[in-house]
Amino acid sequence: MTETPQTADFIRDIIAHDLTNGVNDGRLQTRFPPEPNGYLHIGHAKSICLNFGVAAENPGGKCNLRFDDTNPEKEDVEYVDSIQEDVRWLGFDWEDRKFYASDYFAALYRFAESLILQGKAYVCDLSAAEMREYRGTLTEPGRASPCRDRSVEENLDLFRRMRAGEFPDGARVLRARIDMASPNMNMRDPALYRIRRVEHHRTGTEWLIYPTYDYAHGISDALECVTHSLCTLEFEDHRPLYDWILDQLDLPCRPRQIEFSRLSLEYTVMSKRKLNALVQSGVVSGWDDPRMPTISGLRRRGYTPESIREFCRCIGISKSPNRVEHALLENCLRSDLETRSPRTMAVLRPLKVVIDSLPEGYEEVLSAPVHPQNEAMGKRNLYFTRELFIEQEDFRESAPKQYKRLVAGGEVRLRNAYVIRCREVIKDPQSGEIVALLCEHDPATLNANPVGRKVQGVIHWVSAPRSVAGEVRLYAPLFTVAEPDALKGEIVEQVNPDSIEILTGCRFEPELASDAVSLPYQFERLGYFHRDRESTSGHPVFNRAVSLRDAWSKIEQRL
RNA sequence: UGGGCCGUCGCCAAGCGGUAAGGCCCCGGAUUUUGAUUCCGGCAUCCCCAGGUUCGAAUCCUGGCGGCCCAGCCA
Repeated sequence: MTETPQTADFIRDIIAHDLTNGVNDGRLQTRFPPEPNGYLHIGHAKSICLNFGVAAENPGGKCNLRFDDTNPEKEDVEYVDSIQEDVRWLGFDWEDRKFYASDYFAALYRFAESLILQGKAYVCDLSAAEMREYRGTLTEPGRASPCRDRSVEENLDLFRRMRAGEFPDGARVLRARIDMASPNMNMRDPALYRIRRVEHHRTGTEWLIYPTYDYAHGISDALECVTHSLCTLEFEDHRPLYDWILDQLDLPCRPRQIEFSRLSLEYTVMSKRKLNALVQSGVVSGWDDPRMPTISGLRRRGYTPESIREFCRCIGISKSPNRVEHALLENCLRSDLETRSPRTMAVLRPLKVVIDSLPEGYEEVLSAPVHPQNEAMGKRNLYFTRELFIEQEDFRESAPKQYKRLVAGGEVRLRNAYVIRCREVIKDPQSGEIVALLCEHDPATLNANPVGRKVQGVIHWVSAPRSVAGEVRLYAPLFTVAEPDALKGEIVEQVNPDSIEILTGCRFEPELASDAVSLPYQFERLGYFHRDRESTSGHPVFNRAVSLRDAWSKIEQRL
């Protein structure tokens, strides 16, 4: 797909302005700073596309990957691995600039001592509950901790002993000494370091104290000489603290934090806490369940990196609250796949058709384009045999005139093959269920229109003996309401029970048994389907990434 | 309620004092061996509301209204 250049947004405007004015010596350095405590989702893709995108658009621009691993309790290498895989898969490259906040633990510690020496930080003995009490409320100022005026010497001694492991977890914290009466809660002497006897996935047991996000983030940015530190709106209130910390310290660079609104998507949730709950409870099969808004879920579903990048381009960057329609995401996938996805035919719910104008064992090899608008993609063979399968919903004994498919006594075109006429409907004498259709074909209609009449319907089909059986998984949104975040109660109990439908006994063209096409196929007239990782050559399994646009369903609803 | 932020078509989103871009959705119509694609055409006299400034305002000012975020030793 040809990628449309990104249009301007307020962040790109600021960056362009800074660049032309020589701010930060005209350098552009961004960073994507995930916490390795979960898998990346489409909201992260927005941030990745922004940070890596803006760096790529400007000569000399660079974007670092930095793991914000300051809270070992929740973090794990499983996540650092998956994050790298996902960023790479999306098409971005951090080259040799992979960093960890934990790379800076020693430096962070020294800066903390520097803050203490300046009288800008103190060790506080208040418990978490007491601290909350002392903090005040939105409308009342907080009160000073009894430890607020400790001497520099005592603070330094205590802080060193915190590091040395002399105090139990949670016994004391290091706090910034700012303003307990600030209307901004973040400025009421925020915690900088806490004691946690937890093994860190990278530093092991070396550290017993860990820096908080507020303390570590700005310094990490400065140490990497980040120029523009882009984050989401909920950090807006933290910016004064971000700036305060940088102002107190002697750092090589001065980054600037700019906030934009996070993505929310209809019919899904984006918080890692909720996604984690879905995974842990088993209502989804894992982080890569095709219903999940995770990068790995979208990938397994059949979304392409190109389509996700295009989606991120379309939604733009702003500060307004938003909830993007699912249709936009689907449109991005469809328009990517429309031009380059190989075509094939698959029958999801087979109905047997016997062409009794043909002799037993008849087989004719027909040729069909892999892509009707792109000859360069080549041809494939179709096997026209006496027994075929068509889609159950493509036949009706009687139907309104708008119905263009096969009806009893009527004609329809088999795609890439002949026009057939249904002569007789065979039913199970017991249940009355239709078991087969007896049809005749018109030999003059291969690559030619019938003479003297118009046949307007075209349906897909597959040879009975020359097709392979397999499974298809159809998906619907994980939640039935557009805004599941507003739902009360356990998120796990709100999941749409019909969000997955497994169809067995589907029939595919023979090549689908086992080939290694990486792009999803278009199952003609049905949608785009991607081979699942559970698929085997004996048992192909396909996920429907997205259906084709369906005008008929709208017409039918109006009837 | 203190502070921060946001409010332009059903959904995103341009616009930065000169008379409402674009995409998605939706609705017509043409082409079509995918009811797909493609192609044409339609879709905000109006920018949360009310005043004001100005020859002229979505853009500036004032006052309202509505929404989101913050009281973790999470990020």
